[in-house]
This record gives sequence, structure tokens and C-alpha cells, in this order.
Amino acid sequence: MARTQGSHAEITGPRLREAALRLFARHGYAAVSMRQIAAEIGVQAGALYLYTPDKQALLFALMRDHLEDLLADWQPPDAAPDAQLESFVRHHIRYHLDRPDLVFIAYMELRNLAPDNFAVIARLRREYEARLEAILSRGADVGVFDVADTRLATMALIAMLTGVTTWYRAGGRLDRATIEARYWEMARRSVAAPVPLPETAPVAKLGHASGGDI
Amino acid sequence: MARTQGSHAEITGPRLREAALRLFARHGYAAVSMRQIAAEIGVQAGALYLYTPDKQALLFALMRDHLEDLLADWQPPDAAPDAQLESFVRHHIRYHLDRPDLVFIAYMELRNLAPDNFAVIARLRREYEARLEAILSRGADVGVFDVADTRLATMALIAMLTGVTTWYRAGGRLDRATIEARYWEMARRSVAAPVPLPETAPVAKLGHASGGDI
DNA sequence: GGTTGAATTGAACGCGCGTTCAGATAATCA
DNA sequence: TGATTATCTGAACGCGCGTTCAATTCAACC
Repeated sequence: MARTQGSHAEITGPRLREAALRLFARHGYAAVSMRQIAAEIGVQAGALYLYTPDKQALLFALMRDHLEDLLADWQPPDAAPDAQLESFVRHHIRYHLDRPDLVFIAYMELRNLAPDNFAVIARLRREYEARLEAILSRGADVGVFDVADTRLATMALIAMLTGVTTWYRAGGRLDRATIEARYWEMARRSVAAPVPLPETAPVAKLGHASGGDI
Repeated sequence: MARTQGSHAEITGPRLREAALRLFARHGYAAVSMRQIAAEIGVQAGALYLYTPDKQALLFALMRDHLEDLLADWQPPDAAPDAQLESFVRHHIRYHLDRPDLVFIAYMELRNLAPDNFAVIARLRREYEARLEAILSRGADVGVFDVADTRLATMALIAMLTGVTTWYRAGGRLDRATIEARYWEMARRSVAAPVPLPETAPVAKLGHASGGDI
């Protein structure tokens, strides 16, 4: 039978993933050796192969689980496009500030994935991007957004939001709620349709909505 | 005397940099060997050391020259902040679309720089960011921009703009002029102060400008 | 045509890599 | 207590790494 007490298996497994995550994020997948990871968790390199078939699988599992988490963690609320966008933006910022290392790896280590693994990760990424694009599309259709090219706007917004991880440090000048609010403000403005003229003159606005299918 | 005809020195040097650039961008600094670079340009690995003291210097030279070029290539025009911002944005997009590999490396390989080299590169990067921040600051002061935090807005804008290199492919759906225009439109809106109400009611606008030093 | 010297080769250095595996260790069960 | 077995060690495998350097090549010059 398996050792259920005193065994280190349930400890070493997670610790392996944590150490790999931290080291990959810090130095890059290619620059980190299995021996370094092993040393970080206090075992010999050979022991790692009880928990991962190889180094590549370690990277792939980190990235896949991260993206699946990201997708599972947020669904577009049943609301107007602008409310959906706010929800998306705020969740994105919050989620990314919580997991800087995972986000960093998922972005930086794409080229170190074996082709099959890359295909899986790329599909998950596109799925996430598609959610934002759908919001922008719908908003453009109903006229609350003014977006010349939804695909470009999607990529521009995601790049802007994800960039928060490059400079944010816990305990820095701005707290998380402020950061979230500032990014939402910039994101909103970058795609919002010009505000309709005050109630006295809502006329000019109508042409917009009629351009879409709805 | 040096061989002036039939000599490969003036050829091998630049070819080394080109090959290193291409391979570093494609596979990452740590994943590329000197032997791979040498094979790419048709010499043995030992010959590379006539042109670079070591592998690290190769990476550093690429990044430093890139950033110095970027800084030398653009100076803020003597104009109003919104015109300066447009100039910055359009130049940034154009420059980055022209040199995707250099941009990619300068962003991705920071962690592979030796500490001394990193300090140099980080200073150059901050210098570039400071130019954008100065534009935003001045625009906020005079009221044409509405930016709650200039540092955050700077980072957000640069991330958004630089992101173009992650999806742009020559010959794709959008031509470069269109891309430039779209990004400028999004950047402009994300920081622009609310448009003053039409000439019939410019009153509400005044409070804004008076908030600054000018 | 012989000399010069920049350009390059090719072998070698020590080292660390990812991975494997026989053997040691120790907690559990019978 | 003795057998079982999950866990881990430690050595080993072949290989490629960054870098060095004596030897070689060969266009240019005298």
C-alpha cells in the first residue's frame, strides 16, 4: 500500500509545480535545469520524474491549467455590452495581478512549447480572446461601442491590460482597486462610442445603431 | 595588410548579428547555441569570437543598439500635446512594425541580461517611457488629456502599442497605415479629455484646464 | 613568387544538461 | 516482526554547451 503518513508524495508534487513556476518565470524555461528545480524543493533530480514525464510536460501543464482556470473563472454576465466589458476588464486585471508568474510564463514561453502542446495552448488563448471580441462586436452592433476593427481592438485591449504585470509590484504606489479602476477607465474610453449629446439633442446618435444587423 | 577583396570580415560581422537576431527572436537567447548561429552563417563556432567577445555581448549589443536607435529616431515635435502624442504613437507603431524581431528580443530577453547590461537597457527603456509620460503630463496640465495617473497611462499605452508585434504579419488583413490609424484612434480616446460640448454650450469645459499649473 | 597576416578551421577543454535506473530507505500492512 | 512498496538517492549515460587556441588557408602586397 501507499504510505499515507510520513510520505512526501502529496507534498513534493505541488512543490515541484510551484518551484518550476517560480524558476521558469524568473529565468525562463530554457535557462532552468531540472537539477535547479530539484534543489529548490530539496530532492535529487531523478525524483522529479515520479511527478512529471519530462521537463516539457511541466511547462505545458502550467500553461494549460492556467488558461483553463482563466476561462473557467469568468463567464460573460448576462448584461449590456458595456457592463460585460467592465466585468471582463476588472476580472482580467484582478486575475492577472493574482498570478503574475503564471501570466508571465503563459505569454513568454509559447515558443518553448512542443508543436502539439503549442496548438492546445494557442486554441485556449484564442478562446479567451474570442470572448472579448464577442463583447466588442455586440457593443458595436448596438452602438454603445465605436470600434473600427474588433479583432485589432481585442488584441490592443488585451495587450494593454496584460501589461499591468510588467510593472505592478505588491505594496507599490497604487493599490489594486485603483489600478483596476484606472485600466477600466482607459479601456472604456478607447472603445466607447461618443457620448450622445445631452437629452436636448439625441438625434445625431441614431444613425449608428442602424449600421449593424440589429 | 588586411584582405580587402575576397575577405569575409565585413560580411561575417553583420551576418552574425542578423543570424543572432533572427534565432534569438525565434527560439530565445537561452535556447540558441553559438554553434547554431555559426551554422546559420556558414562558419565554425570558433570564428564567431572574432566578432563578439561572448554570447552575452551579442544579446546586449542588439538590445542596446535597438533602444538607442529608437531614441534617436524620434524627438517630440514642437507642437501641442495631442499632436505630440499622435506623432509618438504613429512613430512607435511604424518603428515596431519595421523591426519585429528586435522589439521582441528587447522585451523578452531582459532577464537574460547580465546585471550590468540590464541596468543600461533598463535606463534606456525608462528614457523612452519618460518621453511619453512627459507628453501625457503636459497634456493633462493644459487640459487636453484627462489622465488620472500619468505613469500608469504611460505603461498602459506602451503595452497596447507594442502588442501590435504579437499579431501583425506582413501581408495580413490590415495594411500598416490602417493599423497605425486604428491604434492612434484608440490611444487618443483612452487619454483624451471629454470633448467640449458643441459651440452652443462650451461652459462645462473650463474647470478642467484650471486644475493644472498653467 | 615569397611573405605577411587577417580569417577561419577543427579539435579540445571542462562542464552541465535531460533522463534512466538499480539500489537504498522507510512507512505501512499482515 | 517481516514483507511490501511508494519514495527517493546517487551514479551513470551520451550529448551539446561556451569558449580557447594552435594550425591552416589564402588574398594582398612587396
